[in-house]
Parts: sequence; C-alpha cells; structure tokens
Amino acid sequence: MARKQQEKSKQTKDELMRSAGELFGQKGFMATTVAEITAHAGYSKGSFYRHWVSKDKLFMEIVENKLKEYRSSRDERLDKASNLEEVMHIIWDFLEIIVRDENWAKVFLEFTVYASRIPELRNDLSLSQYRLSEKVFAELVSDFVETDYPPEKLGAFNTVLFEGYMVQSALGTGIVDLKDIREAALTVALANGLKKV
Amino acid sequence: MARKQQEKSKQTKDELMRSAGELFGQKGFMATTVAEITAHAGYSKGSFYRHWVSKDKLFMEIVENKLKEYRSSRDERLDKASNLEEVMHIIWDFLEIIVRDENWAKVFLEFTVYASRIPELRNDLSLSQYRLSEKVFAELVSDFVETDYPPEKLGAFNTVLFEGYMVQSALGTGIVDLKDIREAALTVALANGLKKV
DNA sequence: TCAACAAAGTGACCAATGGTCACTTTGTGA
DNA sequence: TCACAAAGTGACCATTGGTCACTTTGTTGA
Repeated sequence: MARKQQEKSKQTKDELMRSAGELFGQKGFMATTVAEITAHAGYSKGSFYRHWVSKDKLFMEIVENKLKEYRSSRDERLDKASNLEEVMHIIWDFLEIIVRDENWAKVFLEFTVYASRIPELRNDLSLSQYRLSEKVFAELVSDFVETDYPPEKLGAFNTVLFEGYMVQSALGTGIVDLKDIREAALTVALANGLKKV
Repeated sequence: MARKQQEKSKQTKDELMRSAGELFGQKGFMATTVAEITAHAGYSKGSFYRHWVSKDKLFMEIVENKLKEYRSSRDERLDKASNLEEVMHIIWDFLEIIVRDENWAKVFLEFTVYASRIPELRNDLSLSQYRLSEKVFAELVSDFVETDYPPEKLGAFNTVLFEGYMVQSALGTGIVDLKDIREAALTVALANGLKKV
C-alpha cells in the first residue's frame, strides 16, 4: 500500500495550513504571500499548489475547519432550545466566539469583502457557513417565530449587526460593546418574532 | 504668469480623477490599476505620480470630494434641527445618499477594510468624514441627547448599522431594507437618548 | 525672436507576488 | 533492483504599484 506517501502528503498539507493560519491571523489575507506560507512551514512555493489551486481555496478550507467544531456544539444546543430567546442566545454565543478571535474576525471581513468582487468566491461564501446567511438563520429560528415577520429578514438584520460590529472592531475604535449589539439583536428579534402579549 | 501650465496641470488632474472615479466604481479599488486609470484618460502611467504619491491618496481625495457637497447640505439642515429625531433623520438622509450609490458603497467598504491594515491610512480614514466617526456623530447629536447615555456610543451603534448594511449590500443579498435599518437606528437613539415620559 | 529654464508628460525599468511547469528526489510494488 | 508514481523544487511568467532619466511643451527675460 502507498499509505506512507498519503500520510506524508496529508502531514505536509496540515503543516501548510497551520502555517497559513498563523500568518493570515497576524498579517491578513492579502498581506500574507504564498511564499511566506510555504517558507514558514519549511517547503518551497511549488508544493503549495499540489494541495490547493489557489490561495483563496486554502483560505476557505481553513475557515471551514475553524468553524466546523463551533457549529457542531451550536447545533447540539439548538436541538434542545425551546423558544426564540434561547435560540437567539445560542446563535449569539456562536457569533461571539468568532468575534472574540479578533485577528480572525478581521480576516473574515477582509476576505468577505474581497470575495464579493469574485463571482465564484462569492458563491462559495454564501454557501459556506461562516457567514450566517439569512437562509441558515431562517432555518434555525423559523420554528420559534410566532408572527409572520419573515425569518430571513430577522436573519439579515442579525448579520447586519454582526458584520457591522466586525467593521467597527477591525478599525479598532472599540466604543460599542458586543453586549450592546447582542442586546439590540435580541430586542429586534423578540419584538418582531413574538406575538404581543 | 505661468497660469496656463497650472491650468493644464489641474485639467489633467481632473481628467485622471474622473477616469479613476469611473473605474473604481465599476471594478473596485484593488481591481483598478493605475495604468488603466491613466490610459482611460489618455495619459501615460508616469504622469499619475506627478499628481498623487499613491493610488491610496488619489482614492482618499476622490472620496473627500464626493462627500464635500453632501456634507454641506447636511450641515445646513442640521443648523435648523431642534430635536434628536430630526437630527437622526438628517444624518440618515445623508447616509442614505452614500448607500444609494451602490457601486461606491461597495468601494467605500472595500477601501475601509483595506485601510484598516495600514496604520497611516487608518489614521487618515478616521479623520476623514466618510466614516461617520463616533466623534463627529457625538458632536452632531450631543445638544439633543437628554440622558447621560454617551453620544459616542449612539454614534458607534449608528455606524455599526450603517456599515453592516453596506456589507450586506456589497454581497448583494438585498433582504434587509435600508428603511428597516434606519428605523432601528432611530429606535435605539430615541430609546436611549431621550428621557422617558 | 530666441535662448535658457521649468514644468508636464513619457515609458522602460524595478521589485513583489500569484501561479505554472519541467525537473529532481523519494517511496512503492513486483 | 528496477520502473513507475507521487512529493517536492525553484526558475520562470504575467501583472502591478511605483521610480526615474529622458523628451516635449510652455514661460520668461533680454
């Protein structure tokens, strides 16, 4: 069996991903060069392209990995949720994890904006789960929305708050608190999603 | 007098700015090359650098120009405002003008995120007025805030909503309406900035 | 009117970077 | 041990922001 070769290949890929992950976090997506990534991991530039067709794809894969674990814990909790408020808190716990990782929040945003110009990437992004797309959000909350306020709209509003906060945080003004944002999101969700008593 | 030369120089600069303005709007900041800008205006690349030290600076100057007129009309109206609600509407009328220009809203965002990595630019940006910085906002509203809720925080929250909407709009999902966002901003401002009756 | 200078404009050139590819090294199976 | 395939390499390419020595055009004063 050619197992040893495959293992080596996988290990190389992991090393490159780890290296890229560090550098992206420190310097951002654009400012990190492919040559740096490979050199930092002890390889040559060419070997990079045995594993990914482009820097873009590597990035997407890292993000995918980064979020997989968060999502699974989120989804476990969501199964047990019994009302809109609980669901909102679970979702925002999840978003908070992302934002807390300041460097990466910044990189996410950078990549999101960058990708918005590139049709193929934009498509990938809207399918990927790091953007809490309205669709995904709508699925998560729709069981608990009591009014006919469209859940997609609630989701979109959530994303507005979340990504707006990321811009704020990327520029480092740090005046609004994530708590304020979360509160606002909750208020809007409950005000529109629940029947008035 | 060497007036003719100065005029020619100014005209060239204007032509380059117009050319750049069009191309940035169509293709974005990064994707527009200096060579394109000059070629489109009928000049050579080198002449660009007689007028600006970098593509960045050109961009900032275009933005500055773009917003100067909006601001003056805004400030006129602000002088006549007599309560928080009016001020908020004037501010959002202003922000709405920016967002309505879809291409440019996208470019603003692109540049904002890009600039956040470059200390000098980030500094310029926070001084520039296209980002409604908390400071500027605070000045605008502080006369009308009746509570001790910090006006800077109101401002920051406003910016979160505004820039969050820009991300949304850049990615082209178009589910939330600017009207919703404006309403949310108003609600928060009035709820926190006015004494309860 | 013209010589000398200054300003405007040019484009070859540079370094950096994402990506390619022909080549070398290493592992595998018979 | 040999032939083949996979992993790894680095010179090379095209593109781009920016530089600079050079050419063209306008200005000034005698």
